[in-house]
Amino acid sequence: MTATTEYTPETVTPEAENENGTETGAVADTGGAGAAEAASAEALPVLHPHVNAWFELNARDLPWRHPEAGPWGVMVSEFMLQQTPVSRVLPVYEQWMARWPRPADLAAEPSGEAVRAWGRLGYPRRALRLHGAATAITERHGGDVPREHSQLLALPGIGEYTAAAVASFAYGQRYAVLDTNVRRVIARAVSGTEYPPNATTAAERRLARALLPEDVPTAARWAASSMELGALVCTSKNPECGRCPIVAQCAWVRAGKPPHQGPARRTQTYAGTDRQVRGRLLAVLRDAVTPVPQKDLDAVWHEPVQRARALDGLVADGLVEPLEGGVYRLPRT
DNA sequence: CAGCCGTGGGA
DNA sequence: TTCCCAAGGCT
Repeated sequence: MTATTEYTPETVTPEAENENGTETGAVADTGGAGAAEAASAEALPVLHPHVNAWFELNARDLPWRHPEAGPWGVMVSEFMLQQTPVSRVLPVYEQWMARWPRPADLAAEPSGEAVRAWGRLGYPRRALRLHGAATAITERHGGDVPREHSQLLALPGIGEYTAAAVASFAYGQRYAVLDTNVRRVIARAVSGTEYPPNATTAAERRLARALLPEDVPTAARWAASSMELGALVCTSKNPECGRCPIVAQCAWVRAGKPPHQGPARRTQTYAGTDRQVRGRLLAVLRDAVTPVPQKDLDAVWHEPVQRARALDGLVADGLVEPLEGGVYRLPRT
């Protein structure tokens, strides 16, 4: 099947009481320096026609891009995809949506069930936040994922990126969606560097806004297509520039692909950290049907101080509920 | 704002 | 085997 028709943003109100064409994007203008911004925006390459055309032919057929996924499906996928590869999200997403097809379905269950269903996706606090977001949506938004960027941003687990992504992917609005893929594409194609800065900068936000096509549907398509380009072609390690639709305009290629200079990105150690201990503890609790005795948790890590600290942390985060008598379980709240 | 928060697959 | 990293958010 062609990918073309699969990425049609759901339009809850097709007539769209005019979604306010003046929306500028998720990125707040930091104010000032208007002249400098205008000047820098003039020389920008026009990338979206090429990338959007490439997307028509190369977009992956992902379930959250199907119309039936709806805003809730888009939102669930965005939570799961935070720092997690598509291949690992797919099966969990399918089970999740089958079990909780609407936000209210998830909100009706204890948060611990969300943590359990999250499985081994990692960063289980995301499951807690998704449950919290579903609860807020049920209580404050009548059970429908809000379409306003500001209202999305107010939900737990939704930051600048996810708010823009849901607004754009689910509702077809015009927002700069600045994830790690898009940041890399912009860094190379426009800035001529191999990698973007470690932390998102005001300059990047400015660039992303300037690259956003005026036409709303085209802008929504660009948000998805530029992200897909970064995920499939303009990858971090071995970019396939021979397949890139904008190789002719790429500043980094033009400069001879200079290697990244400057401080290396922080390598996150894992072995021996609290995170690893937390992961082991939670794995035991996820797989348990009944409350788990302390001794079963003690078995996962040799060092008692770190073990206790990790468990305390899980309790503090609301991922684990301590009961009387030194037994633990996933939260029932 | 730098550090923390999981996991498993590929190079 | 070791290293890198994959659609961030929160404090």
